[in-house]
Amino acid sequence: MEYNLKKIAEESGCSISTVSRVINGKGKISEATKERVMKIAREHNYVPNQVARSLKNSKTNTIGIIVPDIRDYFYMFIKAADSIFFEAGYSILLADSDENPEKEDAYIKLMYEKRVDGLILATVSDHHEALDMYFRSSVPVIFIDNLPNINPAYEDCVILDNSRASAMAIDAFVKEGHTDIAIISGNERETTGMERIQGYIRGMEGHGLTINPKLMKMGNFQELGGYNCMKELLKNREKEPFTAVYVSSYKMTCGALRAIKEEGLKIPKDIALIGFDFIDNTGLISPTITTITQPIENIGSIVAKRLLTRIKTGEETEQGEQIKDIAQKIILSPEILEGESSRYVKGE
Amino acid sequence: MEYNLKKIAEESGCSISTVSRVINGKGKISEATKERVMKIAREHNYVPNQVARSLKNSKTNTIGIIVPDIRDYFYMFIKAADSIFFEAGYSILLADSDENPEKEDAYIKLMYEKRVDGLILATVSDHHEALDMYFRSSVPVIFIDNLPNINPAYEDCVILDNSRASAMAIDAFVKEGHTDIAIISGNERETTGMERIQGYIRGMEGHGLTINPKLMKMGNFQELGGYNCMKELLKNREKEPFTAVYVSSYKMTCGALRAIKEEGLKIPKDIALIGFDFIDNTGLISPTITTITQPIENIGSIVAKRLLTRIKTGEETEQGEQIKDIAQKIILSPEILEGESSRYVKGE
DNA sequence: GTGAAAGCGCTAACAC
DNA sequence: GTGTTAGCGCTTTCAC
Repeated sequence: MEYNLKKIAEESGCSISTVSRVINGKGKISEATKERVMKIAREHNYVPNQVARSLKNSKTNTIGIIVPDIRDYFYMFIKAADSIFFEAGYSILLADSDENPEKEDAYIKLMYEKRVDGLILATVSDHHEALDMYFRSSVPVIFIDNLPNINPAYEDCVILDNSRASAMAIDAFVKEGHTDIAIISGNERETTGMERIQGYIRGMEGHGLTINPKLMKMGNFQELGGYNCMKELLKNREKEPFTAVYVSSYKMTCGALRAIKEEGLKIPKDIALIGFDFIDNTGLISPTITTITQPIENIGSIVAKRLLTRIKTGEETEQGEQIKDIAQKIILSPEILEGESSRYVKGE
Repeated sequence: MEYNLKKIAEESGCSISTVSRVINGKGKISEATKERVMKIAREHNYVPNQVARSLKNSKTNTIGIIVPDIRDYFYMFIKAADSIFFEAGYSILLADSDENPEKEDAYIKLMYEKRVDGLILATVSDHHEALDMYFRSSVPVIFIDNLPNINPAYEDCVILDNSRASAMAIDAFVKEGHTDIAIISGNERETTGMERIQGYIRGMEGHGLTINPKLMKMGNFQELGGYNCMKELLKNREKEPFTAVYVSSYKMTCGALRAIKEEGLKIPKDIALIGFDFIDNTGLISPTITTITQPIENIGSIVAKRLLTRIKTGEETEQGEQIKDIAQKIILSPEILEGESSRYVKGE
């Protein structure tokens, strides 16, 4: 049914390799045979089989991307990366791990079995044996968002300066006159969570402010976590007063806002807030929300380019023993979009 | 470097086929050899090569998905589909065509070359020769969002009842007392655009309202299109008055809202508005925006299930001559989320 | 229970 | 310029 090189060869009366050369435009072929072959190929709608090519070349021209949740902002990352990869002739095998370490693990294995030429991983896990197969055979892996706890030789990543992100939020609050600043942060097990907490502490200390552990709530980066943490902070507000809260992820920001609204409190009059990755496309949200943002599209294109470089280098060195010298951490600066929500409003 | 069946066979002293059987758990194998083989496989971190399997089996366990823009709401579609496909052992080859017909075309070909087992396509194009290769070899293709102009035998799709969507918007406006209702619609060349216009006309006529062509603006589904159309409507407002506008896509809704805000007009007092797929996760937008929505997560899981069925059927029939009888259009109902933006406010 | 052999569709080294 | 051949890693039929 499907035409292949062999059939074209038979029909055109030349050998398979000649047909292959014509199709790929390689080597010297007489115009006559070239045309004859092309004509037959066209007539029978020949389409090269990349699976066979991949097997032969040990190269699939496919990049694996695994993210915990395609929503929020990762899709912007993927879009930027896709555009680079398309130019370079690569396509994307995408997986949404659903914040589930087991699922993530399964995808890591699956993508290796499918022989992706490289992997981009935003992990939610703290055990990463499955990655060993990549490291062993030097299939490049680049981490985004979270940097897992692995052999530093493989710490190739493009991540945000999370500590700085938090410090920027604290700075903005302090500039307004806030001194009692709460934080709703994510899971400490993930580097994104831990670093954002560290940045908070450092930021507070940098301004000579005392840190009240009761004002530090650990969410799980989910909407509900943000909501619950905010509720708790508000409940204890008499005992542990605060005028401002920094919420360190998008989903948690949504949750926190919901909790505040539910309590009938006004931003920034009753509580000032700085969110994370909270971009308002509509311009309709009032008050405008001050937010830390990561340059996610940049991250997408930087990761994509970096991965392509790694792939090319690997091909050139043939023996990939030198990965150690190649791994590099690329750390990008966050930005802050100042809005009305972080203002300090005096009086009750 | 990489271990394969052959090496395991050599090391274990049995044949390649035996090793294959052990790895796949097929056929009768003595416990002794089974354990011997498994031990060696484990020791050397054997990972089966799916590329080779795919070549042999003519099946990649991969589904192609092409969307014009992963943003907006398609990512929700992908998430829902991914979850179904994962269960079934399929992974997703994702492409963002960037609203670009040429790029879309390239991806359609590429995915065929990579031998995806099925394709989900949200097309922006009006020529679809590239799809012929799928139809010829009966690789199932399911359309979402837009239904292209093709042989009805291949019109397999899961789409929104776009006409009904518009009619629902008109109904909501009329119920409030609006009679001068403008529409900002998308490209007429795409079925989504055309049907939403038809629904508007039908809806207006159904209420005995006269249709003023000057109040019908054609955007291109983009933010800027929505913005420009809204600007134009507002400019001619003296000559062609209207109290309400229905904007028939998410991005155009954003643009229209921006234009209204820029002119310093109030919703719904100066202009009432109904948007499309305009979901406010934050609950912070005021006034709340009335919007038509499509059940995009449903679409994702329905398409995925449907595609898996098509794939299975194709495998069973072996000869795919019966596709005609299989193609089916699944048309889903839109919903309307009523907010404040569509109210009728009397007086100037 | 196990092995030999053919073949999926392609590329590339080597011959002529 | 063109053909022959081996082989990528796997599955599966057919023998024994």
